[in-house]
Amino acid sequence: MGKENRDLLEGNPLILDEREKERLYKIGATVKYPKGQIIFAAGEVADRVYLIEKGWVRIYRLSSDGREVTVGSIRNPGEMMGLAETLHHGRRTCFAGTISDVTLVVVTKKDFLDLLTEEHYLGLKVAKILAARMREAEAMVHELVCWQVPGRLALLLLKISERCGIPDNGGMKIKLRLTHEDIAGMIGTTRQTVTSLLNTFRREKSIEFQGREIKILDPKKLANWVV
Amino acid sequence: MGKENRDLLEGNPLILDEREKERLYKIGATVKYPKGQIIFAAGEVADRVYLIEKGWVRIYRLSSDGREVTVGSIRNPGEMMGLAETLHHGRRTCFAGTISDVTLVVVTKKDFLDLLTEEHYLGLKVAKILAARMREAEAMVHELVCWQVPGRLALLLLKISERCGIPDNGGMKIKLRLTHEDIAGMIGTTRQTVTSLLNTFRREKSIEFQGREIKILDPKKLANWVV
DNA sequence: ACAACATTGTCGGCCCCGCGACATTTTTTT
DNA sequence: AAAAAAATGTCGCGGGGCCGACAATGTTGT
Repeated sequence: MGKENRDLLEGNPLILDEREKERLYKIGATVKYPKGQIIFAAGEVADRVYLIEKGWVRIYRLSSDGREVTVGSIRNPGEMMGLAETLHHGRRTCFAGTISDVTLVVVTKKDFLDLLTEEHYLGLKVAKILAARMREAEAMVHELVCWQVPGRLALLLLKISERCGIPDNGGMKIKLRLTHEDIAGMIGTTRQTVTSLLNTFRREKSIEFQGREIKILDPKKLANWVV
Repeated sequence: MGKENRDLLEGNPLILDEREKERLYKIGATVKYPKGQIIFAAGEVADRVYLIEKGWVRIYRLSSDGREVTVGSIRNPGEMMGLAETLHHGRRTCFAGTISDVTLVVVTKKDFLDLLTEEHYLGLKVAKILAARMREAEAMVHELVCWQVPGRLALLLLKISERCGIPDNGGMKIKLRLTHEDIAGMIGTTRQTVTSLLNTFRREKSIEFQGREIKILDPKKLANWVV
């Protein structure tokens, strides 16, 4: 919690501050999506960017055999999305889908570029956001190449709980109701393997299930899997 | 060749144009590195950015067991490097090493940020560069997750030849003298597997060895491995 | 409340590919 | 030119985890 606040106050580059959000509110439109909805799809023209006000969004691609592969991380409230493709070429290469009810501020490409031109420091901010995500993506590549499935799963749980877990007596609860299939798509494995590994983690009491939510009980024990 | 020129002329977002380079020449220092040198290392303070004038640079991380994992792609002449970490936090998370003799323009962080403030449109350019690389990194994640080793290797060869191959009667020649170990680190596999697969590709005549350089003879046949 | 569907749990076979081992060839060093 | 080091070629073993199958449980729609 301490950490969360620090990040927010000291300019976590992934999250916009109030002043920055203010600018987007003014030129954007607020839209709500229910859980399980697609916000944009691969192939569409990338003519708008989004600020997530509430809820979580998953960025994924479709593989040739129809699996959904989460290539970016999950995007949290306060983060922007659709940046890279809107700045770059014309079309989306990935999908964005809601994994909870979501409230978004939608800004058209034109308005957004105008804003960048006008408010110079925002251009740098956007560059910083993308820079931070670059590192994340590179770290992801590194993990996929170097680690086995158990390590990747353990790390995913740790990362998610750090990002959007909430303290809950003696543990961090992950309120996202991800299916095992979702998780498999994030770490490059199969649903069955996720099921079985989660149960292994549960048996050694590093995590606990509460309904479909996962609670991290013992981050250190979990981190031992990350070899 | 046609494509290369198009990209250069029509603003390939990865490569700076002459005007942009001009600005960097003015405020930077030109430095030469021989092949096999480390330009920066993980842990160092990220207080400068680089423009590659000549030669190729590999961006990689070290895994816990000492393997070098190429997480970014290989950086070509005309591209910048060291951007993400310099913009973001203080320290490098990866290494940059030359894979040929290289000439660089080195610009300090301060001078670079000043330039961004001064020349507004460059901020957007940097954002676009990072945006393009984001997509590349995401594509990489997608490939690692979805494809088998043969597909990843075939795709790597195709991508490299597109980027820095030169036509050579009836094929594209890749002038980078990469070892099989280097290649293994780029696609997340082992040296032995690379050796054996390259020979498979050679036997089916989709590639050919010339010394340690590889020539792509039949891109289509190669692309068949990408399932 | 019941059906229809989605998600989770579990097992076994199988195969890709990581890994060690070693020979051979190429490159670098002195 | 000889010696040392690096890179390549090849083989076989073994295991991690993919895949199909099916049962059990949970969730959604009407």
